[in-house]
Amino acid sequence: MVKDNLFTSYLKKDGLKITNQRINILKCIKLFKNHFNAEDVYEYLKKNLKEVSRASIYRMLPLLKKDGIIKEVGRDENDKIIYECVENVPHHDHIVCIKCGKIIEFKNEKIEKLQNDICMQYKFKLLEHNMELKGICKECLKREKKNDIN
Amino acid sequence: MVKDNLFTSYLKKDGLKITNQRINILKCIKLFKNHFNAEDVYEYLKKNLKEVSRASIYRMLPLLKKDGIIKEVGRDENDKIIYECVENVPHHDHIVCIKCGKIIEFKNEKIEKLQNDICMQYKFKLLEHNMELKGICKECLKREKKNDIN
DNA sequence: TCCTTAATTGAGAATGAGTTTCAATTTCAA
DNA sequence: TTGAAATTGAAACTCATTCTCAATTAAGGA
Ligand SMILES: [Mn+2]
Ligand SMILES: [Mn+2]
Ligand SMILES: [Zn+2]
Ligand SMILES: [Zn+2]
Repeated sequence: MVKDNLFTSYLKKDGLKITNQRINILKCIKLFKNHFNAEDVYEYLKKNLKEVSRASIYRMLPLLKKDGIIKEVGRDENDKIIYECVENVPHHDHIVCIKCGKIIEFKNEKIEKLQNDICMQYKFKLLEHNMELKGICKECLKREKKNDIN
Repeated sequence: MVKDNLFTSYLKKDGLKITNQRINILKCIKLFKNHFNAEDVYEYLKKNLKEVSRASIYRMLPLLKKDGIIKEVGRDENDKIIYECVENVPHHDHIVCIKCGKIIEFKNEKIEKLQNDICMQYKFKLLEHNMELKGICKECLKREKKNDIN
């Protein structure tokens, strides 16, 4: 029923059946430039493409993660899992504001190099890493100062 | 009712009242050498000290985190928040083997310095960080090679 | 194209970690 | 000792995620 296209290769690779739901979820995720959660996918599909059940979305996201198409970034303030599409996106790490949830992306080659060096010392084969710097962003610091005029 | 002791300073620092429940939770956490979750605290207290309600434990852990006595390490397989006591424990990061689960602790001052530099650039107030290097440990690599004699 | 079958879907129920409520209890400063 | 204010705990609640299962659908072979 569904024609082969750019997206089906991910599904076939895992021996998954090509369904409209899965294609729509894949399309949706590729459109997100920023971080997203399961509900974001649900809302986007509801508004813009055919509706897909939450169950199918929650089933699909771990599969996409296993295939390296998306990556778990952390949790938002409502404890929802935050994902990001990492296909064709260069690796980067995150600075996260604990006040407003804002995420700054950065990459530092020196740190990446040091990480490799450390693992070499332990004869450890480094496959991936997560680095999250948590604190308070510029804007929230400014707001805090204003409110501190008690 | 409760005599001042080693533990009360944490509570007083935050203007919290010194209750037996809080003292018991503090005592318990200091006994854990490894990672723990809220349920571990509940079970330990139930068996070894006076029982404390889950509500009080769930209320206490974020306070202890805010005071830098414990640290959120991640989530376990049941999605429970994993903590570790970081008082009198020098900061370190983790190398985690995805095969056997082994954890190597390390600290690299150069990386710590670079992390600070990066946050300064963004005028971001760095409060804490998590860095986890994931891959395969020396021993597991050795075992894999042996088994690869197919 | 038509069948067969196993995978997939989705509505709704269930799960479970963590939070909140509120009456009873406790702390602690005065 | 007293009393205002904080704390406690049982139970209800929240809500992200998972599960159930009957109905639907993909896909390969006839
Ligand atoms: Mn990112
Ligand atoms: Mn550690
Ligand atoms: Zn912020
Ligand atoms: Zn290992």
